[in-house]
Amino acid sequence: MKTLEIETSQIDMRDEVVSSLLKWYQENARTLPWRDSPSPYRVWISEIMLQQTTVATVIPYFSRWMIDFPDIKSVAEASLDEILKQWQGLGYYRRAQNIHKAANIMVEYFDGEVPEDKETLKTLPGFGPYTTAAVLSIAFGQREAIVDTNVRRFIMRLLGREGIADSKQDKWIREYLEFLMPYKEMRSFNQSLMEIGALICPSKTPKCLICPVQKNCKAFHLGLQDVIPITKKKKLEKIDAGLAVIHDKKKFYIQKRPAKGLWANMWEFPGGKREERETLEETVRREIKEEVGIELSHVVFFSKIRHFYTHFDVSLHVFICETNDFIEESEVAAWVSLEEMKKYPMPSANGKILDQLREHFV
DNA sequence: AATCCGGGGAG
DNA sequence: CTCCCAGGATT
Repeated sequence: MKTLEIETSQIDMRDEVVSSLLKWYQENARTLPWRDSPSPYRVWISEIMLQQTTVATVIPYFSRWMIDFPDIKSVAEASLDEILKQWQGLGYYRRAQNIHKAANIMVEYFDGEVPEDKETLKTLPGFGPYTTAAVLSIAFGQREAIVDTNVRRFIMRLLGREGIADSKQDKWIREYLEFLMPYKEMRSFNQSLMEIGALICPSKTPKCLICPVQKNCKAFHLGLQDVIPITKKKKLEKIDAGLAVIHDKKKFYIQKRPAKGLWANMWEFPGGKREERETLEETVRREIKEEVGIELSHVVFFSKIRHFYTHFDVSLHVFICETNDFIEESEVAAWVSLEEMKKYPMPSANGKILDQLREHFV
């Protein structure tokens, strides 16, 4: 795994990012039940409930829980059946059992309070790296880095780090957060990271245009916000491809594939697979130069199309392009209208593009 | 390092 | 339908 290198420019932007996040959070934080009087107990329960569970799902469970179990002592005194009944429908029921165990430990050894010491806290059932740091920072204001799925994705995009968003990334992310974190307002700062991940920088369709740290976001500047991070779950290999719809007024350039191999003798728009550290526009310009031998004068993003094959999950990033160079027609190269294109056999992913082009070029 | 553990909601 | 979500424990 790549190691983190703090560049000088990042030191300059640190204070700017931190203050932007805090200001944005102050103005945009959702009012959530656990943010009212955030006692260590309430923060703890909310963090456990929110593991792999959406905010909307948790809200009614949290409210009910706090009515029936207003403090740690009441949790410890309840039976496991009562605890599990409260948890019914939330899933991951080991979480409820861990709360029950931890509450009993807190009552027996810590005067019925949530321990404020990191080394102690992380030994309790259900307190992993994330939850431990979340409780210490949000409930006690300690300077502890939290890395959840929101923070992971947000930081990967902020620094333009490509890769799969899994826990293998956490080492360098924590290292970066150690650098980034302020020494004041840790309660708000850590929550701002998660909040911006949830509201502005979600996995799909990030709202870069209204993002408070847009000017400091490397992914945005490289146009890679839809590429970072790669998701893991699928066994399918994920491929990002840049594809050029080169047109001269209403004629479009397509080319024929070789007689052997994948999609033999089929026609398609030129383009290819994005290489590491390459923006999609760079992919298109490179591929067109390699395949067609010309330079593009205009390259404008048009649409993204996802297509599944047996072993690949391909995201086709389509660019509308123009060129001042001459492209000669041949047996394997043609300039055709959208209507004429119906006669050319094309892979099905290209068919989706045709539908969009027919809408665009009325 | 992989796998298991739930369920609801969005697209 | 698939993907995603304030992860942790176990193997």
